[in-house]
Amino acid sequence: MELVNILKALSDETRIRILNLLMVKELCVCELEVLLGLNQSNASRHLNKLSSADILKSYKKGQYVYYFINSDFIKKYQNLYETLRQNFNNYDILMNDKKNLDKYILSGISCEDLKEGKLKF
Amino acid sequence: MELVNILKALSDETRIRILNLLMVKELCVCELEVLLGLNQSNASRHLNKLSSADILKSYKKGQYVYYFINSDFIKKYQNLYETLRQNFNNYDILMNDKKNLDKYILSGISCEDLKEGKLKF
DNA sequence: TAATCATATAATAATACTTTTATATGACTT
DNA sequence: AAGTCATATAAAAGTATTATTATATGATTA
Repeated sequence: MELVNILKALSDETRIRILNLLMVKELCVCELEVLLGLNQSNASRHLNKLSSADILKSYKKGQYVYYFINSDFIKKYQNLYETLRQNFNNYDILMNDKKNLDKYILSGISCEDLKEGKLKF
Repeated sequence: MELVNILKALSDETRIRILNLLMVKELCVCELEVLLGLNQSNASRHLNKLSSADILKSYKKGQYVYYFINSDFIKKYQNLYETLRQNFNNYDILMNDKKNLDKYILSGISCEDLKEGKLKF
């Protein structure tokens, strides 16, 4: 049942945190690593799980891989998507992740700088 | 994260099938066993999982335990609940389960009769 | 009271999922 | 071309989930 696959893919705090950030803006793996404090392998694996459920898509830009929310998913599961988005506001950790993302965006620094710890959270 | 617990509880086809039927009407364990073709232990375990996530509640009536959807859950996760309910219409297996439930309700037979196979699906 | 029935749960086995560490790949930099 | 970097994936270990079988409990019935 497709619905069950989607619910399964969403049933993990790390993946919810990823989705929460991607609702703001597409991000590459290494940005998510730093913003969420994940190691490289885990970040990649969780992104793969979300992609396998067709919740995310990705494209390559040089050596970076950018992940973003699949617009077909948003269309097909519009209500679920909006429901989740609203519910996300109830969790401090998600709000805080978003604050950090905003900080990163406003700083104007690059992905490489971020990785070198030029911004602290 | 409470949301993750709820999504986890919902990430299983059997539990979705249970929820689908309970959206129509409260049912006891043995009714669910027959209607969904579950063995006793599994039925009980899945119901326990949904109850632990506060999605279901139950009460005892004689030797039967009736499960029903927790109205607090419906209130708190109104959008999610409605979203799921709508989505359930997309799955033949869920529609079929409902048809069988209707047949059982209309037959007017009892829970005991059901278990003795007086209705076939 | 003994037997039966509905349900829950313990114990085990079987699967599935997650994390970690190490390695591979392909792109960019020098 | 050699080195470095971002990402993916393989392998192993750890953890969680599910199914199965057997047993326990508490209620009903004979």
